[in-house]
Parts: sequence; structure tokens; C-alpha cells
Amino acid sequence: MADYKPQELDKKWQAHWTSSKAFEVDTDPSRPKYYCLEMFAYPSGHAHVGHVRNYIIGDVMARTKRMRGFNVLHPFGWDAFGLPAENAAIKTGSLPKASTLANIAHMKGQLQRLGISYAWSREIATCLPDFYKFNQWIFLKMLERGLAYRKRSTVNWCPVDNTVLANEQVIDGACWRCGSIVEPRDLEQWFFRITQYSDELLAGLDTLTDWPEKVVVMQRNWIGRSEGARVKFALTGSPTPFVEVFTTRIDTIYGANFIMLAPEHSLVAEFADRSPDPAAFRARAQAFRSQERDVRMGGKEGFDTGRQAINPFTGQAVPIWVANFVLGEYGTGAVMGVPGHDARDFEFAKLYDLPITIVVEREGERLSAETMTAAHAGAGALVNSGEYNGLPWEEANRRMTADAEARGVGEGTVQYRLRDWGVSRQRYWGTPIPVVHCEKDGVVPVPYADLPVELPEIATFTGRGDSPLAHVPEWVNVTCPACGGPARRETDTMDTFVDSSWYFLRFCDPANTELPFDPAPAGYWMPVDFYSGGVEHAILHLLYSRFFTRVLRDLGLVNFDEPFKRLLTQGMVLKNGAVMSKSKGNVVDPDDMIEKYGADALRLYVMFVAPPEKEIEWSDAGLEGTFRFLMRVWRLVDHWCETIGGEGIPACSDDCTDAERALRRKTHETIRRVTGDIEERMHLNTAISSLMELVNELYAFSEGTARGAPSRAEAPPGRVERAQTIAALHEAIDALVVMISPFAPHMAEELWQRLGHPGGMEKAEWPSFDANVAKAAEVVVPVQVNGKLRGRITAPAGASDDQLRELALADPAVRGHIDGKTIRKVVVAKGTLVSVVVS
RNA sequence: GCGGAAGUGGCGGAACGGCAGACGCGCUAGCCUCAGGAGCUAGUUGGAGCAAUCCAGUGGAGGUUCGAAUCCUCUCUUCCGCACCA
Repeated sequence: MADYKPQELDKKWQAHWTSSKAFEVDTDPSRPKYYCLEMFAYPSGHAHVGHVRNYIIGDVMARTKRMRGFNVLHPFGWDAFGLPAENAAIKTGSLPKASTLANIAHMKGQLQRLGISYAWSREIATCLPDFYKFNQWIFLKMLERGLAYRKRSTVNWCPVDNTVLANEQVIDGACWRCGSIVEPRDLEQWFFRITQYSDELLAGLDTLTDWPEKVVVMQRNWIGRSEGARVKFALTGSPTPFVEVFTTRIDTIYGANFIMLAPEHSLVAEFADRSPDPAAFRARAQAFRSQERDVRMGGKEGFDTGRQAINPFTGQAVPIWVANFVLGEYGTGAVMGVPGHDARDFEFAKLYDLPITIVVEREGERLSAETMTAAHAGAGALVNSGEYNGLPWEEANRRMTADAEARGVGEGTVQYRLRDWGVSRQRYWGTPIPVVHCEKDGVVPVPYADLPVELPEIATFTGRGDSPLAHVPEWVNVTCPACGGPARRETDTMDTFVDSSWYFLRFCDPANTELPFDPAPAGYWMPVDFYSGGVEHAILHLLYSRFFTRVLRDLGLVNFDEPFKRLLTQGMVLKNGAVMSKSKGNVVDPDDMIEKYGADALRLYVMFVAPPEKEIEWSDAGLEGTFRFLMRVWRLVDHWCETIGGEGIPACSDDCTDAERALRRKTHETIRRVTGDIEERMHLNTAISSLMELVNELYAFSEGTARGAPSRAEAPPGRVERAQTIAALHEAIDALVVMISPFAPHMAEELWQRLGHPGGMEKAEWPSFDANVAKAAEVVVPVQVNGKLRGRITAPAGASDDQLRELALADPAVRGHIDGKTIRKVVVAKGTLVSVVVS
């Protein structure tokens, strides 16, 4: 009788996995590959149970796939750049590099103590030059292809600290440190031209059939394709000949009673210059601009510029307004106001008492501009629209777009919400952007041979002033690679999302010093077969990765479009109803749980409470429950080893008693369900349920022959004599240990060894399902009469529908309900139920 | 406002359109133990009954079907995402 000592097993087998390099892999074209990846971690210092859930999910998949015969790549790395390390440096003086590396070391220990089966030799950290060198390499390639470019853009500026703030550093419009109100400020910044791939990124979504629908929808909305038209309204008394608007409803143009410009529209400046009081005009427009842009419906404001434009369809002059809710970055930055048929325009018109014209009505409908309380934004046929009267709105839309094109006053066009990706960050702890600014040659890329441009070590962080790198003169001042004259390095660093946009490719070839990765191993391992992580990355990270994959494809480095075949977004772990966080004081440290119950119990519990994509509420009691289950498994197998194991196990044959046959059936049924639950449905909780059922069955089976796992108090167990009983138990126990190993690998290894299998579980094979064994010899089929269960019949397995029908109608319990009545219908459903309808 | 997902015991959650509540937690009773926060056995949706069993039951109202937690329509509630994108 051996006691279950999980902590000892954890240590023993983790050491074994490390020394035997159990999870290290190489490309092997002769075997099917499986790339299993969890989103890499930000090294915040301590992983809590919420983080760790994701790694366990991936590990269950990786371990299962290994035993299913796949060559499994399961790597891990660190998303190590980012603001928190820099903020900590500002607050506590800890240097970003030192604190990040220390955090990584600690968290790596945590993951190892959980027994996650990573190929640690492929570990990467984005803050190390051998990784970020290739951020720079890719940046230069994108620069060459016009996919990276500079333009002026607005940032959050703290006027007191005199520094740029990241969005996360702006709290309710104020600086996180000093609380002063943040101002918009224009800076020259770098952008990636993701919009060049808008259409492709949108179309690619249709191929992502193994992604959660929710994520696909979010990306589709984010890309935000809409078809419409640009229409030119001629200007009167202006050097600019016209103002162009974008609309998806050109069919409502006869109702366009005004034009609205975004405050930053170029015409606003021009109008200001030519207005009686330019300063006041500009100030009004500027006031709209600097307001928080997220003023919701109801916060509308605007003013009349005093200028007019000609509606190209009606020929009438309409006033031009500036409106705070018109977006400068979308469409043309100008819209036509159709108050009768757009909720926002209606509100604006009511606010400033502008005229409303009805131009679309449903059949039999009679709208009145005076009495209507909301815009009629829906479908209908045109009225008050000249030659287009009576046309259904969609047809009118097509005709009017064509007519506008013919007359040269507009054109059909497609707009996207997606904007180019601003990658400049005025921060220290990121990848230096590899260009220099030369007075003579302008922006000059750093030659590839000079990569990486390494981050200089900085001693102190104040969080004040412009980019920290600008204050390191010996780093900033260089000679221009083009002319040899004096030049300054770019002092902005890259958004950390650049790192995460291609790190999964680096894992395929992590030591490459010449290229981000070699196309050959990437071609073998990619795409990632299974990717899991938090929903919070549903848009940015996953979209940027899809963008980068296409860029790298166009560079000839990969030959596919989509990096992640199957995606799982795991739910969060709550404690006391809230997401775990240090400030709330409700974090559960996996190390504490491991110390108490061992890694296996923690792993099993987190997988058992709910399906992976659901939120779970942490419960100590639940963890104890799964620990008890492990004890049950341990005692069962321990007992088996003590009494029978190792004595020469006979093979299963057909010479079985009913009980033996039933056990074998349960074993194979469990194999089928567990395999499907893990591989197909990712319902890890029900996979565990099935294993629990098998264990229960084994305990029940042992009653009367030998107790499978007697309580300590009980007398020594009897021996199992019958060969077929031994064979069936052996089959069940082997299968159980293998199938539980993805969840509880340490215990499984120990038991596997005790069961006498050589070579450790890395040599173990997943049990194979035998449909013939799983099939019952006879089936009990319920019989319904008029929807109510009235009897059960026993029939040989594989009985035909006709046989079942006959048996059902002959059954005495059923006869009692149908005699004297007319049988209308008898349905046999998939051989598992008979339904009789009588009247 | 738009979009998505979901509503099942005291709780977490199971149920290819086919015996609702698997599995577990908690709880109840009993056994076993020096003791137990260990182990074992039985019970645990509600109502009726000693019982076998019967009736009701998956947010609500309709519908399709021999048969609906599951599919359709409407409705209520909750959670999530986006949010003045013209």
C-alpha cells in the first residue's frame, strides 16, 4: 500500500521530463504535426490561477495530441516589453530589464511547477535583442514596401509632466500621475498600412470556421466595410470648388438640408480665415476637437459657418455647419444632414431648428415633418425626389449612384472603419524603431547589417519630458548611413503589439540569427493548429497577427494566409464574483494550491468546473473534491498493482461474463467520449466526468470479486482469479491512466510506471476505441404511447426497426395503453426509442 | 442604439430533436473510526404515496413535430463586445 504524495510526485516527474527532454521536438515530415499554442505571457511577476487556466487547457491538448501520435510543438515565451515595467521604473526605480527578467524567472518556475509540457528550449522573450532585431528587420521590409510610413497624428499630452501618455495612462481624461487634464497634440508618428489589406482581412474571416463566431463578428465589425457614395456639393464664393461627403444613403439626398463638417476638416480652417472673426471661429471649432470624443448621443453641438453648398440633385443651396460628432478620420470628414431619415441628423436639426424634408415613406405611410418624433431610417419608396419618386429605396440608391457618376458629381465607393495602425510609442521599454533622421537625407533606414539597434541602458526614469531615449545623447547622435554626416536616431519605440504579431512564427526557428525564421520549419509547423487565450485579444492582437502573416507572405517567408486554424477564447477565473487582481486582494496563487494539493488536483479542478470558454468562480471546496477523486484513482490503481499487476496479464477475449462485458463496454464508451470531448469539442469538463464514471464503475465492479480499493479499515482484499476479469480490469485501468494523464500527468506517470510500462508516458499511446466492444449485446428500448413513457422492451443489439416495432406492440405494459384504441402511427427513432400514437 | 452569447435543482454544470438534471460540490441519514475537514453506503427538482408508481417541471407566451431544454416567432432578463462610422 503506497500513499499518494502529490508534492513528491510533482518534483520527481518534473525532473524526469526536464532531464529526458520529453517535450522537445524537431521537424519530422514523416509524422503529422500539431502546433499547440497559448498566448504568451506578459511577465507581470506572478501568474494567478486565472492566467494559468489557459496554460492548462493548452497542455491538455498538447499531451493528448502527443499520445495520439502527433509531433507536437508546444512552446512558450514572454511578451516582455511594455508600459508596466516602465511605470514601475518611474515609481520604484527598478530598472525595466532587471525587473522583467526577474519576473520571467519567477513565472517560469510557476509554470514548471504546474507540469506544463513546454519545449523550453524554444523559449523567447521579446525584450531580448535576438528577438527584437527581427521586429526591426520586418519594419525595414515594410518601410521598403511602403507599408510603414510617417504622418502627423494626435496623442494624449500631459502639459504638467510634459510627456505623451498612453491610453492606459489616461484616467477619465486626466494624467495618471499628476491628474492634470490631458490635451491632444499632433506628432509625426509611424504607421503600418493595415488598411491595404482591409478586403483580404475581411474575406479571410470566412475561412476561420474553427474560430468562435463572436470573435469573427467582432473583427468584421472592426474592419467595418460599408458601401456608399461620395458626392460633391459645389461651394459658392470659395477657392475650393466643392465639399465632398460620404453617404450610404444617396437615395435620401433630396432630403439633405444641410452639410456638416468635422471640426478638423480642412475647409473649417479655410472658412475661418475668410470669416469676419477668424480667431473666434477657430476657437469654436477647436473647442469641439479637444473635448472627449466619446460624448454620447445627446451631447451634440455645432455652429453654422455661414457658408453654403449646392445639393447636386436638387440644385438648392444648403447651409454648412461644423458639428462635434462628425468624425474627421472617417469617410471624407463631411456628411450630408438628412434629418428626416437619420437619427443623428434629426436630433441635430431639432436642436438648431433646421428644416426637415421627408423623402422616403413606406407603403401607405404618410410622414409629417412637423409631427414626427424620430427619423424614419428604414426602408420605403421615394417621395419629394423629382424623377426618382416611387422607386424603392435600394433601387433608387443604385440609380442615383450611377447618375451621380454619369454627371461627375459623385461615385460609388467602399469605406472601412479600419484605420492604419499607429505603432510609434514615446516610451523606453520597447523595440527601437530602426531609422535615423538626417538633416540632409531625411529619414534613413538603419542598414540590415547594423541590426539590432539595441536599447541603451538607462539609469533613471522620471516619466517627465519627451521620449526617454531622447535623453541619451551618446545613443541618439550617430552618423547618417547615407551621407556620413551627423544624424539623430529615432527616439520612439514600437507598439508591443508588433512583437505579438509574429512571435508564433519565431517559435518555429527561435535561434535563427539571419532571418525572423526560416521558411522551411515554419512551413512544417505553421499554421498554429490550436491557439488559446483571452477574449480581450479578439480584435487587436488577432487582427494584427493576421495582417503580419499576409505581409510576411508577400515577402515570401510563408505561403499561407491565416496563422491560427482553431481558436479558443478561455473564460476568466473569478473569486468572490470579481476578476482576480492584486488591488482587490482576491488572487489565488497556484503555488499555494500546489503546495496543499499538488499540481494535478489544481489542474484537474480548473478543467472540471466548467467548459474552457466559460467564466468560473474559484472554490476551495471544489478543489478538495477533485483531490478526493485523484485519491480514489490512486487507491484503485494502487490496489490493482498490489494484488494483480505484473503477474502476466491475459488478453481480452470473447469468453466473458456479463459483468466483464459490461466493464469492457464502459471502458470503450469512455474512450470514445473522452477522445471526442478533448479533440473535437474541447469540453474538458465532460471528459473528466466520463473518467469519473469509469472510476465509479470500476469500484462497483470490484464489489463481490475483490474490492478495487478498500478503505484502510477493511480486511485485506480477496484475489481476482478469473483470467477474463483480470484482462478486463487491466484494459480499463490502463486506459484510465492514459486518459487521465493530460489532466493529472504527475500521478499518471507514477501509476504508469507502477503498472509496469517501460519508458515513461512519452511512449504511451492513447487507447484505441473498439466499436464492437462498445456495442451492447442487447438494448433496452423505452416505449412511449402518446408521448408518455409506458414500457421498456429488451431487444438484441442491431434489431431492425420492424422487430422493435413488433416487440413494442407485444409488450404487456404497452398493450394496456393501446388495447381498444386505434394505432395511428408507430415511429422507431434511431433504434433507441419507440413512439406509438393512438387515439 | 447596433451586434453577439446565454437563461436547466441549493451551487458548478450534463443532455446527435428521443428516458431532463450525467459528473461533481453542498446537504441529510447510516456505517466505520480514539478522533476527523479521512473512508464507505444510501438519499438529494417540486408535489402526492409506506411503496411500486403517478402528476408537474428546463425565464414567459405561441408554433413546428409522433416527440422540443434543444428548431421557429414574439417577449422578458442577464452577461459581453462596439458605440455619433453617416
